[in-house]
Amino acid sequence: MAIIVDKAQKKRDIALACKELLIDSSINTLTVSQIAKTAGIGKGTFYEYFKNKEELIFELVNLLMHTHNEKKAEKLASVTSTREKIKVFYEFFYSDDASELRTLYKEFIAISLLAPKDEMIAFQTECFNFYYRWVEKIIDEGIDRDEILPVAKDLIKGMYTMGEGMFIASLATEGIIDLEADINRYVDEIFELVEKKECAHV
Amino acid sequence: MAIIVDKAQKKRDIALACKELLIDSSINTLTVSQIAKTAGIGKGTFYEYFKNKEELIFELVNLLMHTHNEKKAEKLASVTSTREKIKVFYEFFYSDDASELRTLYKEFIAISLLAPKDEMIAFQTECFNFYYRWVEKIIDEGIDRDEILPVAKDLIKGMYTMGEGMFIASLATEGIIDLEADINRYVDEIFELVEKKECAHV
DNA sequence: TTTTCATTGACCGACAGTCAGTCATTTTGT
DNA sequence: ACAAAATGACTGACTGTCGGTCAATGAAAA
Repeated sequence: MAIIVDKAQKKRDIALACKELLIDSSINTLTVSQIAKTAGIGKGTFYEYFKNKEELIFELVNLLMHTHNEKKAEKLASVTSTREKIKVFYEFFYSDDASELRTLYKEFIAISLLAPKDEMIAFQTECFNFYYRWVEKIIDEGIDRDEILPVAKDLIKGMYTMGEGMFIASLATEGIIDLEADINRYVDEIFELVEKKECAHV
Repeated sequence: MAIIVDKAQKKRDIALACKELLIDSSINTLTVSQIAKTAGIGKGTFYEYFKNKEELIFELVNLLMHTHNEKKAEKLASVTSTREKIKVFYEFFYSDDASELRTLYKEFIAISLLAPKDEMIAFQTECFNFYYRWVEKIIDEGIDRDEILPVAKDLIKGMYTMGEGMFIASLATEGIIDLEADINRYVDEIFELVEKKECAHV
């Protein structure tokens, strides 16, 4: 027959080859020719593997997120209190480890808002559910261990989305200077309220 | 001499003339020719008033937000409890009244993330601070009136950004079906924790 | 007072430049 | 010999610019 390439693998390779380029400059200032050249392929070839530029971000975020999740799971296992676990969870938004993924994720969100494609919405939904369930599990375990009050369950969705909201705000405004501090202050305050302890209220 | 037009006013007029068009289709699917035709001006004229398409969204969001804020202030005055005031505050994210502004605001966020311009960041920062202080004032008054616990102050930033986060999540994922319900559940739960009352904890 | 005309800002669309995406052709490995 | 894979020239569409036109105005001339 002829050459058979592993399409999925090559797609990953192309995406990875462009990683630095995509991190360094915004997708809408890059041209497909530039991208193809960086990946060492012809422009036409690029279109054999990707529908458009945007799909490249999609692929890369997808790829890096898997690695990120593995690291997160490890780190999460090394921490015991529910409060600390939740904090580890939010590290994505400020840790140096995740800065590359974060940069790309930002672009991905913007693209998803501007030109929502079914695949992207599906992926974002998958991520949302995945992380949401993760937080839910952490909270449930905290409740089971009598560490925190059951009411914490109703706060999960709000707490979870707070992270994304603060992240966006820190990018699009100058209202959030120290994301890490702001997130942690919030988490600490919430846990002061939901952790079981002698009643300190009036 | 010659005709002197009120540049700022004409800019507003052009923006307003394109309102429906911009609400109906995403900015990146529209062409400047289309926009100019809709506003009843030549393409060249468009560029006399706007640097590019994106600035049109900026102008329109700016415009509609002022109206929105006035309505919000009115509505806020008609409500007494701190909890209700905060809820009114979040209505922007789901009320029918604000749906047009919301649609444009979404585009505006996406543009801000994708190609941040100083003016846009400045505007977003202004908005952030304006609304943040508003919420802060509501909370402070609640504390002064002994309605809620002082710890609520440390929750403000997180609470505030939660709104934006949940809004984005509702747009980019299918994880948030009923934004109104989810926001209100969160607010209710937070207020159960911070409102002064007989201690219900263990 | 009326007419003429120079000046200027507003307006415009043709045009140049750029780029996304296509496709006919060539290359490659079996 | 063959078919998948790779390619870059090409095309159509779009953005932003620029040179030119037009209409309003006031001042000078009649």
